[in-house]
Amino acid sequence: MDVPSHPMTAHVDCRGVSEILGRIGDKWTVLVVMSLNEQPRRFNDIKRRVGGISQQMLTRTLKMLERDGMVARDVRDTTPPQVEYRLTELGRSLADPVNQLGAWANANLAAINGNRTRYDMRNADAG
Amino acid sequence: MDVPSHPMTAHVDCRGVSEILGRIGDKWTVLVVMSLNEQPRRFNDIKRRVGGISQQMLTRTLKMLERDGMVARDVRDTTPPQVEYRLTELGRSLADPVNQLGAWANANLAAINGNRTRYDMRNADAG
DNA sequence: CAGAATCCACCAGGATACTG
DNA sequence: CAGTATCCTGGTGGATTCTG
Repeated sequence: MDVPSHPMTAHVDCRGVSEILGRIGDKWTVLVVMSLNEQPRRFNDIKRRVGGISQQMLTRTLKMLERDGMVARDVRDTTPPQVEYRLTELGRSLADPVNQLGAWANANLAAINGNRTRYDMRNADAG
Repeated sequence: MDVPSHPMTAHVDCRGVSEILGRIGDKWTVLVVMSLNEQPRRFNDIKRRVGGISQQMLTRTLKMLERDGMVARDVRDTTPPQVEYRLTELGRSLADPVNQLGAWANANLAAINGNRTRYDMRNADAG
């Protein structure tokens, strides 16, 4: 069971964090998960909710989530076809730590942005 | 300060998660933070602890963290120079949600990998 | 509606060489 | 030791076209 060459394998939870960020740390995955966490949705419904995502990326993201067993795909064979996506138990369980991160973000993003601005102002003229 | 064009701005914590993943969701940031969460460390000490990171990326990562106010840089002007990095209060506070994510990862990565394998096997021949 | 396929741009990130 | 500067590649992700 070799994790290809991920760093800090000595520290177990470090590897875990690194692994999981490699999976959900992309631009859209958590947004899709969070939209599905509210309720099952169909393709274009998700696309509308997660504004700005291309159809290509939504397809890819859903496929990866399905592959990981985070999302289930229910097809109703009508015309036009209706495909509904829903979180599995695994997918729902991810929402908890993600929301923790969201809470931290909302509590600290303003401070971080302030830090950035000050840092940039200091290094603008002073170098 | 305009957040360039991040999706789902209507849902506050969604934007927060997206924002924060844009900052810490890269390949090295959390690993550096976690290594500094144990104790303050110097440049090459971090580099050794976070195996596999290039010196270039460590430089960048530390600079971004310093810019965000997550890491403080203490320079002792000796020869050779000694530079120690430590987490700020903000940086330490990030460790909590990150560890939550790590716990989730360690609890579920095996299942996810299993799901992947099964998914790939199903779609290998069956298409 | 729910995708598949293709093309393309950008940039994260690695490698290397150089510096004070 | 603690960086900086430069070059380069692979992959992420956007846009567009086509299909059942």
